[in-house]
This record gives sequence, structure tokens and C-alpha cells, in this order.
Amino acid sequence: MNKRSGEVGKDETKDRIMLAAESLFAERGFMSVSLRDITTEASANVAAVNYYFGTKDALIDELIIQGNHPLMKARMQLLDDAEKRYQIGVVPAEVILDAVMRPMLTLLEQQGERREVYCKFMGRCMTERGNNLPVPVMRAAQRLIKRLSRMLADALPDMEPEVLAWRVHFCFGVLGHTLMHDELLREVTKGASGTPDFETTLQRMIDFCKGGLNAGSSANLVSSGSQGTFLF
Amino acid sequence: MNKRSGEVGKDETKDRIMLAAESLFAERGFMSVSLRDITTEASANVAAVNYYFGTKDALIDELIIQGNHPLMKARMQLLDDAEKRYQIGVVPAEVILDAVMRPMLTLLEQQGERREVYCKFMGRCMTERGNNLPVPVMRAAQRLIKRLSRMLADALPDMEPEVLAWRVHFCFGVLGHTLMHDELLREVTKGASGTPDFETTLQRMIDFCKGGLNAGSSANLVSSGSQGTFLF
DNA sequence: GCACGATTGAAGCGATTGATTGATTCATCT
DNA sequence: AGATGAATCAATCAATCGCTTCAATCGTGC
Repeated sequence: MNKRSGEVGKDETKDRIMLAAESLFAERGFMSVSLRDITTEASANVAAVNYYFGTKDALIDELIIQGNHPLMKARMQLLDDAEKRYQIGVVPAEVILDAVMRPMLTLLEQQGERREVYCKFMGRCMTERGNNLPVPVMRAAQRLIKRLSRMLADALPDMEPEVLAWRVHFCFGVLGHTLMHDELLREVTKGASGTPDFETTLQRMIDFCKGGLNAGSSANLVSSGSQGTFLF
Repeated sequence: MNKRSGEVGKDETKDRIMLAAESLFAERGFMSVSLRDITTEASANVAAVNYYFGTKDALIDELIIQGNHPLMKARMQLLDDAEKRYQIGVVPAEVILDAVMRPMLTLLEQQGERREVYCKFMGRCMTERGNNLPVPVMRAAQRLIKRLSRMLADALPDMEPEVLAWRVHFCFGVLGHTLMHDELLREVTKGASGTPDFETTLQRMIDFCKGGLNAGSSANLVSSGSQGTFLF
């Protein structure tokens, strides 16, 4: 045994550190939480972080990977199912969008009391580490986006691929912002946003994104004649 | 004169600090940039920050206020214009949305070479400081949201106020995410997103949000019977 | 030319950071 | 019982943080 007690520990130090770290990172961001904050919360020694993870960044990466992997896997699975189901035709855009958004909802249900933590942590990944994500996460994101773009291009043949890419991007923006800032909305609207549960919120999010994906594309009123003249 | 040179200085230390700080904060976030990073970039002394602003947080607040004020002012002005224009009827939702989004575009044009910095800095305000914004900024946001909700409720009388509040929230999510992560999109799509200028991007953003605002609202398939049972 | 107030600079404050050390504890195995 | 190796601890490292101090510097008005 490489553990002090012969039991399969749910109270292991490593797990306690990861749970504490996830909560604190979700609440205050990656940079604002020190190793001492984490180990104090986890009732562990500062050295334990280095012992189990090497560095703070490695701990963060492991948390991000652990959080993203089941999400990506579930999305891919749903896309598989959709393609199988619509084998003779084209997978509708709404079904594709659902496959991307729904797993966040499903995974949420499995989180129990930690669902709020999970939400904010995933939001942190998107907003604070949107660039510079761990390599496997980045690669998984690329695979998803690539597949997504291909399927949506079939579903919406009249839409320019470039416009489509941006609209997918917007959908992820809605997702990240919603995961992070629910309490901001509550404060700024002074209650007009109600107090919906996460499932209701995510359903509203999906509705909104569906409308956005299928939106008409207006002529560019402002810079139709100056495309590409700035910065790029 | 309270300045050493009688000139109106574009090279004043205070301005150099603010410019350098805005750029660095935009690029690396508020927490990751030290006063020494700022003063080195600005060719100034560390004490100058304390001399002109008091603390690092005060500097950040001043930058946020300075960045947000003209934006809010322009939005309110456009809403005024719209209400005047549609005095006999109701201001359409699209016009309202335009009034909120368009000033970001207009202000961008005034930023010249610093437009990219301005974009990212505003994005940082939304994503890293979404809560805990300076009091005047928070109040301005509340005024805007309140007015927005009222006008949109008139424009979309069939939509539940709560759903409307969330859809407005989603719009700001799209805005913030777009301002922050354009290069992420470019990397993850490997070029499929093209290299549009900011004006084109913002126009696409507005189109998307219009579609989202006007989207149909599907029945809640998942938790229609469990509203309010979790966390809230 | 001299004093004054505004501004700048070098140096350092105490506190905190991520990371490391070497000793120690303890279950396990021979 | 003794040896082994995983796990934990207190203590400390150098580096960096925001912030302060105090003297030097500068233009300006007297």
C-alpha cells in the first residue's frame, strides 16, 4: 500500500487539496488564491501541493483538464448520437447546439452541492485562461470546434463559414459569461432576473443561442468599404 | 502652474502611467501586473503611482471609470435619440440593442492604434471585475439596465420580464467575450474565422444578439418541475 | 537670487508569494 | 525487530509584492 491507512480514502490529502483549490479558484480567480489559502482550507501543509502536483500551475492545469475532459467527451458522444440519428439527412443546427450546451447541464446535475463551484470554475477557465489553456484541453477544443463547424456548415449551407465561426464563438461567450456572472445579474437588475435554478438558466441560454445562430445577417452598415484596413 | 513645463503635456508622467497601465492590464489582467511593471513600461518611478493615484486599486478604478464613462454616456444619448424618434410608437428592440452595442464601435474608431488595448481592457472590466466594479460604474450600469429593461419590455410585451433580463445579460456576455478572445478564436479555428476588422466583428455580434433577443422560448424540458429547489 | 510647492528618484519597509529543505511519522513488508 | 518508502511537518529560501520615506530636483513667483 502506498497509503498510510489501508482504506480507499475519500479524505486523502490530494483530493482535499483539489477540492479546496477548485472552490477557491472558482470564487476568487487563479491569481488571487495563494498556495497557503488552498492548504489552509484543505487542512494540509504547503509542501503537499508541491509533493503531489509539482507547482501551482501544474495543480491548476490538472484541475482544468479534470474539469474539461468529461465535458468534451459528453459533447462528442452527443454529436456521435446525432449523426447516427440523422444518418439519412443533415443534423439540424439546433440539435448540434444542444449537443454542445446540454452536457454542461448534465454534468451540473452530477455535481450535487458543488454545482455552483463547478460552474464558476469552468467560467474561470474560459475567461481567465481562454488563451494559454493546457495543451490537451486546447486540442480537445480544436477538435470540437472543427467538428462543430463542419456539421453546422452542412446544417446552414447558406451561411458564410466565417460568419458561422463567429456565431459559434458568440455561443461560447454566452456560456462563459453566464457561468461566471449570475450574481452580477441579480445585483444589477435588483431582482428582476428572478432566482431561476441552473437548469432553467441553461435552457434560456440555449434558446438565446439558437436564435442567434439562425439570425439574419444584416448588411454591414458601418465599414462595408473598409474591411481589412485596420490592424489585420 | 502645477506642471513643470508650461505646456499641456501629452508626455506627462500621470498620462504615461495610465497608458502603460491600461495596456498591461488589458494584456495580462489586473492581478498579474505589478506597479513595477507599469512604472518600468511608463519610464516612471514606483512612487509616482502612489503620488498620483494613492494605491494600485485607485489607479485601476480611475482607468475603469475613464473607460466606461464615455461608453455609458453615448449609450444613454442614443437611447434618448431613439425615444425622441419613436415618440408616437414604441422603440423597436433592434434599435434599443443597437443603442447599447453601437457606441462600443464608435468609441473604438476614436481609439486609433489603441483600439485593441481598449477592447481588451473593457473586456477585463467585465470578466475580471464584473462584480466589485467602482461605485459610479456600477450605478451607471444599473441605470442603463433599468432603462433597457423598461424599453425592451415595451418593445417585446409578450416576453416574460425575467426571460428578458437574462437575454440582455447574454448580450453583454457576447460583448465581453468577443472583446477579450478574438485571438483565441483565430487560434482554435485555425483561420476559419478570417481576419475581420473590429467593425465587422461588432456588426456580426449585433446580428447575433438580435436573433437571440427575438428567439422563441422553448418549454423547459429538464427541470420544469424542480424550479427553485436548488441553491436559491 | 531665493524660497516655495510640485514632482521625481533611490532605497527600503514589512508582508506575502511559490518553492524547497531535511527531519519525522507511520503503515507495511521481510 | 528492523528496514523501507510514502506522506507530512515546521522552517526557511529567494523573489516579489504594494507602499512609504526622505532627500534631491525642477520650474515658478516673489
